[in-house]
Amino acid sequence: MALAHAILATLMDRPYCGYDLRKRFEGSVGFFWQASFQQIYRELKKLEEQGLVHSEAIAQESRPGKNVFAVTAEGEAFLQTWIETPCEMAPLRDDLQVKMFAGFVVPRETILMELQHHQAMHQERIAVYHQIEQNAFANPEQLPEKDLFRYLTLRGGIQYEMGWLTWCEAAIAFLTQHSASAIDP
Amino acid sequence: MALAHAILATLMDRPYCGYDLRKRFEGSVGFFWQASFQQIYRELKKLEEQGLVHSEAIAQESRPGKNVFAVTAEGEAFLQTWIETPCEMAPLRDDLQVKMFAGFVVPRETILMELQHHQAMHQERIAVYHQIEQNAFANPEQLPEKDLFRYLTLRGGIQYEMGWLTWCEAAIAFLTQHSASAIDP
DNA sequence: TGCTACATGTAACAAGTTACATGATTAT
DNA sequence: ATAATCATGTAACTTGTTACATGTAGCA
Repeated sequence: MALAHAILATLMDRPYCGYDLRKRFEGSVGFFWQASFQQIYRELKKLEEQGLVHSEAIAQESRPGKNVFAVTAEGEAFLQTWIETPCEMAPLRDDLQVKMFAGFVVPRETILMELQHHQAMHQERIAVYHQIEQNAFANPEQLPEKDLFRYLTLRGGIQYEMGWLTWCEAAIAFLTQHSASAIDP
Repeated sequence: MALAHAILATLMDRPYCGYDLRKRFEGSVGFFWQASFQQIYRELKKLEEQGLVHSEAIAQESRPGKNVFAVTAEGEAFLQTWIETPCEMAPLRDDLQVKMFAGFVVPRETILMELQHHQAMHQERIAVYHQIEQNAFANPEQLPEKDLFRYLTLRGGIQYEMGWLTWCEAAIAFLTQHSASAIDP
């Protein structure tokens, strides 16, 4: 259900056509809610049927025309109601945790390599986030209302990644220190 | 695809019937991969068709009979191959992050309450994890091979929750300190 | 009497993924 | 030439969720 809300939240910024929306779901919004453009087009159609967004066809010279979507008053109310309704923690579904759980069925070296791989990916992601932080939120104390929430969202992404990175480092250290007892084939 | 792997990983411990499998997916396994029993039954059927698990009907007195599933040699090889294949970071899809992103459309108090709600939920979850840690992994240095991976999986859950908790606390502090500039209706 | 636990499923629907399809413009 | 960008979609499939359906045993 929350893809609808993620789209509405993005359209609260300003109207977007499907193509541009999808680009936001690759970048900023996509860091905490990813969606393919097929999903976005499908959802936009549904949101329009429900009267939560409204589209306007805009013809362009030397480019395909676009349908630009904007949130209606009903859409904004719908979004507000959803935000006001308490929600549960996002459920976790993590391949790497499944791998770790069954780690005893492969040589330890295999798990160690995968941990190092993920450690590197999380480091890279954190670097990207820090870059954005420096560029857009250098002075978090003096941010206008809207940007303040964007800043906190970004901080959420950073803390999330830090959690995984800390774990990767600790798990690598642990498996390395206890490798004497490893029985590799 | 990874539900299949999560089931195989669980069945590597010992054979389970669908009902008991589902219980594991409520508790331990469910902390990093949840699945409803409808999903589990459906997937078990498919895994059996593919020859990755094998079931045995066991009649019981004064209880319904059960189908107990065990991993086949092909199933174990399949699981090993999957673990050896590097995977991407798990994609994030988090309602609370969407709410934060669009936080400016509701009074600040609304967001603060939701943050406190999530803070409490993460604290509770961490308490549960710490309890398991003390009960089952009091001496991580001297764990047998298999339990060692279970311990690291649990540590992953703890770090993950810590990441979110740290963020909740920081975001609450930030919004509280900067509430002077809030424009509540 | 009604609730929980045991045990397994079907059906319908919603959400997410992968592949296919079209067609113009602009940059290399 | 050909690749990338802009712009929108359909079709088929897999996953995940919700609701319905059935029946026994044991407990309060």
